[in-house]
Amino acid sequence: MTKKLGSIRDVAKETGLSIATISRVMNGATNVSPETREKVLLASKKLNYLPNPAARTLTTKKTKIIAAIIPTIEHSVYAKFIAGMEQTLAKRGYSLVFAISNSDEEQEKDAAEKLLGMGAEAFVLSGGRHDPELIELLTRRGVQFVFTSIWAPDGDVPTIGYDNFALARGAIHHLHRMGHQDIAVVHGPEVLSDRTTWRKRGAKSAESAEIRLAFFEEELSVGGGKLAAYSMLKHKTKFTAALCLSDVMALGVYTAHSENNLVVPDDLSVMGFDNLDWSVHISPPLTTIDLPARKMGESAVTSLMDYLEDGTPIERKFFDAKIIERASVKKL
Amino acid sequence: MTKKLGSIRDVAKETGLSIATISRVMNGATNVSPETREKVLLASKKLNYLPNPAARTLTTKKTKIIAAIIPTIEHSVYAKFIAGMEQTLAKRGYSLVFAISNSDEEQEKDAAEKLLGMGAEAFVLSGGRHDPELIELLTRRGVQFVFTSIWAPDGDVPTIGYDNFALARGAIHHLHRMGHQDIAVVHGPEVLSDRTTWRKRGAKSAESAEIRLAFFEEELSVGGGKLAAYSMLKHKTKFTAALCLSDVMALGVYTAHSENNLVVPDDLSVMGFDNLDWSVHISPPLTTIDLPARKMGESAVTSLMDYLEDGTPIERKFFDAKIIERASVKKL
DNA sequence: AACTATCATGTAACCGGTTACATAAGCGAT
DNA sequence: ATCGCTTATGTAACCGGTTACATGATAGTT
Repeated sequence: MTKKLGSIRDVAKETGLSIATISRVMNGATNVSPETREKVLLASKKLNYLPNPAARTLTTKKTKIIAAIIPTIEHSVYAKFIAGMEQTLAKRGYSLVFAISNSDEEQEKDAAEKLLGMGAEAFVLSGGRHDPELIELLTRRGVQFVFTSIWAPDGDVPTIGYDNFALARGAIHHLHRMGHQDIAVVHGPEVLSDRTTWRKRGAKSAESAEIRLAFFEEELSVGGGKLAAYSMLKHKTKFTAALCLSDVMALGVYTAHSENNLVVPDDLSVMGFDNLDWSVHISPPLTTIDLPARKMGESAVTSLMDYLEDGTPIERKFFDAKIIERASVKKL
Repeated sequence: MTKKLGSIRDVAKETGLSIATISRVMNGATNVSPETREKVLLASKKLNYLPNPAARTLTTKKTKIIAAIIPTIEHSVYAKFIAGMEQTLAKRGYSLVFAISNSDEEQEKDAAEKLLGMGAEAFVLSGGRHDPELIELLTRRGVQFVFTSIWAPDGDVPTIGYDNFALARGAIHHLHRMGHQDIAVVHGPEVLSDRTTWRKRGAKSAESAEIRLAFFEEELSVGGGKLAAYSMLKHKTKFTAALCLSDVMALGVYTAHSENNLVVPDDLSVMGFDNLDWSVHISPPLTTIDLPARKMGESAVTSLMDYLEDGTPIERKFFDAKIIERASVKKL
């Protein structure tokens, strides 16, 4: 089925011009006479000619491919992140290739090798914890990369993200301002992501005589949130609020409560993290933290493209994330 | 920052071998002595050598890149679909590049041109409605492609998907078996996708003296579902069930009802379409249709890889999708 | 009329691999 | 000892572009 495509030399023969001129036309060089341009374009159509990207890359050394490795795509925060990257890249003629690491450093490294072998010119990585071999590989090859979804004021690699520590700390303070003192913190496994680690630490940093926390770890899913809620209900402390470090788990807490005829927020205030699409539509609407995932994606790839084109150094970037107050948190 | 990378000739010089031998080692050819192989591998490490993908592609004419164009990624059905494709491709050393079309034929065509210019060897398209120029472009260049998420028994292009018509028809029949006769069908805009068209037609085909339908079109979102529910409530007919052609809209119907102190399924039975993750966790759990998006993705790219490697012709594939009965539909 | 700047186009080297074909060495069979 | 086969390696052409440099034509300047 694959048909033979015309090459630049075919077009040159057809038009009686040299390949250099054809190349000029295809690249929109200005010093080509209008008639010549016309003739070349016509012949190109006729011969079904499109410049071969591999040949072009071979000399220019530019692939215009940027790679992203993400832990999972089945979480709308990442979906937004990817959408932001893809659309920003597309506007400037770049393409996104990506791979899913399943939060596994080994898989991430393998994926990076494959993407590098495809010609990726720069990488967007998630979080700040990676196989040292991966970092070394990218550094050795001189491939620029950034860490996203996290914020670190220093370190060799630029981070483009939000401050998980401060956000979680802020969330606890928010609950405290609403009158809560015994707060359950529901979260997923730390091994999967250093974002979780930072969020936990941030929450922990807010502990005081007036603010007492207990941590419940379960799988990062609705089911996991449900399990955590059951543990919470059995706990000796009567919690008045739960901070879920992901909306998905908050939904599980809702479910567990409705299964037990308990009412959010009367029996328990619930706060989430992520502001997923549906969080405003469940009942009661979930108080949560809106993460600027799309913007973060846009920003990460814009920095990388600027770097690739002009060598603009990549700056660390910090995005603010706002608490969205809704009905799931009750003022005591 | 980009460092000069070693080329195959550098490695040849370093080892005193010819470039042909280096190439053989890099490609795992068998007829190389173990000592030579060792020496080459060592020198490669030392010189920081990795074969240049563009140069390789230039001669082999294989990029191992498969492209997918999807309407949106911010819908977990597509996220699953993409995840299925990516992971299946990765296992065989292929990569996925993709673009988002926003359900716009123009954008889809532009994206395809870009992806083609990147070296995509085959395409996965969503649905069966596309710019004729796009189809012509792919055909002219001899690039294989498939349509997904739909099912058509004939036509030139293989479809890999499920039968939206039959599924919607089956859903209506299911509701009828549960005793419902006045059914509202809630759906998104048809212009965005021919899946919607097929689903609407399938529902329509089930109409009879005993089964009376009314269609409510709104934006494909939770908010849209809510609006549709409000229209439904104002409608002269008292509907006992709503079939939402997407779970997302079903959630909107739930919200509208709880805002009006109406109870699902007592006041209205609700059925969805897609079986999104959270559909089992909302209350009441949503009866819906489970779409095999991940499998579909796996299957589509497997067919394409087989075609690219052995010329295996691509067969149309049909996936069954099951109704998942949960508490949101009440037997009358 | 001679000189020069400008513009359109051509020439040819080069990018970094793969691979068909050639060659040489080693070994067993006759 | 000779022949033929196998195996490891080398030679060189080729893939399809880009681009520095060369060339020739045209127009403007004095």
